[in-house]
Amino acid sequence: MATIKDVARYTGLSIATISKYLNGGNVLEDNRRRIGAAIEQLDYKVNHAARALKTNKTMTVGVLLPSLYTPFFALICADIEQFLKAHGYSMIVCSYHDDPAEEILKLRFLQGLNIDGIIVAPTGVTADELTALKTPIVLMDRSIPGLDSVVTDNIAAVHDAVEELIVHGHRRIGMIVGPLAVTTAFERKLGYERAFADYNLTVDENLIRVGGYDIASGYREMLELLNMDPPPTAVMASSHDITVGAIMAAYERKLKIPEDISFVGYDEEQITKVFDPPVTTVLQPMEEIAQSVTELLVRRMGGDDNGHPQLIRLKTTLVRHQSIGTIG
Amino acid sequence: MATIKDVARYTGLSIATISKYLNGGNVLEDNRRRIGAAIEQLDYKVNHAARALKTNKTMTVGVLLPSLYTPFFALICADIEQFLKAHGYSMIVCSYHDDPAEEILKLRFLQGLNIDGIIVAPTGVTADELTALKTPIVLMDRSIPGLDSVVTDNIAAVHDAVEELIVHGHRRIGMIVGPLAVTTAFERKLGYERAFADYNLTVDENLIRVGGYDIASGYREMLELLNMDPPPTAVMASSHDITVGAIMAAYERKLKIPEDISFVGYDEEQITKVFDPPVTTVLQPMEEIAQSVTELLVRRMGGDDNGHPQLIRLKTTLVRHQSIGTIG
DNA sequence: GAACATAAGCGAAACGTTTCGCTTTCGATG
DNA sequence: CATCGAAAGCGAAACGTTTCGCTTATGTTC
Repeated sequence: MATIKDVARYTGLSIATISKYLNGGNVLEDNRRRIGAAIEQLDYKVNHAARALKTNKTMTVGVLLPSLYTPFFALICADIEQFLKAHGYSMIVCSYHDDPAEEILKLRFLQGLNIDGIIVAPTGVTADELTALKTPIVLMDRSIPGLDSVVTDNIAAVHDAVEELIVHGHRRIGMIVGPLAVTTAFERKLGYERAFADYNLTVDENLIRVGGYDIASGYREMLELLNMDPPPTAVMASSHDITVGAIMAAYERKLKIPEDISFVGYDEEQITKVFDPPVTTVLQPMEEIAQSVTELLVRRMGGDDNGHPQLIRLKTTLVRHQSIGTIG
Repeated sequence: MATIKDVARYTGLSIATISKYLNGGNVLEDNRRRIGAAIEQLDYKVNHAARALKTNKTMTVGVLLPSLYTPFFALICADIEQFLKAHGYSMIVCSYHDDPAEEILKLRFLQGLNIDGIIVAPTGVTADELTALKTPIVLMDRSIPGLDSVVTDNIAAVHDAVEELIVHGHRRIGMIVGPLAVTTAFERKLGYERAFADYNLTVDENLIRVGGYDIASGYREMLELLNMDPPPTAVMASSHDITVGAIMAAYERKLKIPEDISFVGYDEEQITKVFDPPVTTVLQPMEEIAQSVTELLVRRMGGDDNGHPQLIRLKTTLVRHQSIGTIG
């Protein structure tokens, strides 16, 4: 493998000049060409380890997700990779398999890798544990007070979706949420309750079904809702997988949307686009989340730390289709 | 940040001894304890860049996927991470967004990162382009002659599933496959045809629907099949997303499985488990794929290259449930 | 108790960069 | 033509490890 020394020898220039060239310094046009040719000729590639050793920067960030098997995170992960690459960073991905015990272990593992920063969607880790890592960290999707976070406005998201159902005359509105210990699920439940409060309606707690964030939960809880007497006239699902499971349950019961039941999904572009008519859905701005997280982290890694943790709350979109029927 | 030098000073031992300790060499029990304590005390962490510079190994492998948004790859990716970690390797994940033009660029990018090896699920890249990278590479899911690959036996997988349908009396069997340019899709189509040939049945080409590997394709092609006159009595889907789309189409048409139509899915544990009755499914051994790929690559990175590229073909499982009805 | 084998520890060089402070080159200016 | 300043280039040290070849300590054996 050719080194900078070989390029220097080949061009007759010094190592320092080659380094200058590599890092965008001033080099005579003539030499610039010769260095370029030499690099081409020798197939020289920068040795990142040596550079990292000198600069004390690995140009790598760790991304820790609850699960790679969740479409929301998988997609966001792909976006983050793009944005990081644009800033010259590589990305090491880990998942903690929705296990808080593994979460902190993986964080320590990442930190031990001498990476420059961490992006994490936390579940059980505390602010103290995170600051103890002494590494720039930006939280994603879920916030912890005192730390940089990028989240979506879950309360407003669900509030607006439920409001949409209310103004269409619905009063018995089923809601399927994830585990309340996760802040996103808790906030989404809150959004539901706020919408009801805004319209002076009382919440029937039986209509709020708490389960996991997975397809099976969506399916199961949807069936529970449909088994009620009377069943809800509309149902709001609060995650991608819950949406998929709930729709499957509805179809299995041979219920037509929106004729037999109204429905609002979450984070589901692909599948619902396929339906005729498509399903009204809350859409989180995944690319924007990825971008915000990346830019914020890049700033922090660049040393821009004013001591004020930033909380970026992004707006969701309610994509209206024809899955909401009108009552009364 | 404490260095090995600090640990040496703290313990009164030499740098060389600390290094020996770190790499598992022989050190007096007493010193071993003192070094451990010093490391703890000083919060010493190995500097991977320095180590990589000396050893010429980054202990990192690149994983390049067609897409992170495909459950099959996302799941396998999570497994690979586990296995690599067990061998002391980290993983850098990239996706080429199903774009062959980006594929080779990402490969070069990965190689430029001085990683020790690459795992890739290729689409358009050639054997020459890959060997030109001069980096140990193992292919996953899709094989290229002359290169190490780990794939599943797609032909047998579909053959056996279709055979199952045939012995249940089905003759008009719909088949939804992905883009035939991808070897997996091509092989799955072949498996279908072989099953028919084995039973001296002629294939109705109209029943083989070629589309994308995505949910929308599954949905669309399923509707096409259902619109035929007469429609097939059974349908075989050949990927996870195709399965999801096809089932949605069936439910939308209010068809009950298996009473109205028999169905075999692919790679779908989660969703089909949710149904009552669950759907018969071809299951690829994802964890085993991840393990084989990792072990093979680790061997190659360890220098075990006998010049004979290895093709590992893993068996799929047909998970039988009650989604197949009997005809006649 | 001498001789020896083995275990444990050590010093120093080397890995491929970046960067500091210095020297050389060269054209412009008075 | 002498002087000057900016631009370009250079030499060498340093980053934190691993490892080679060596010395010293520790038992063991006759």
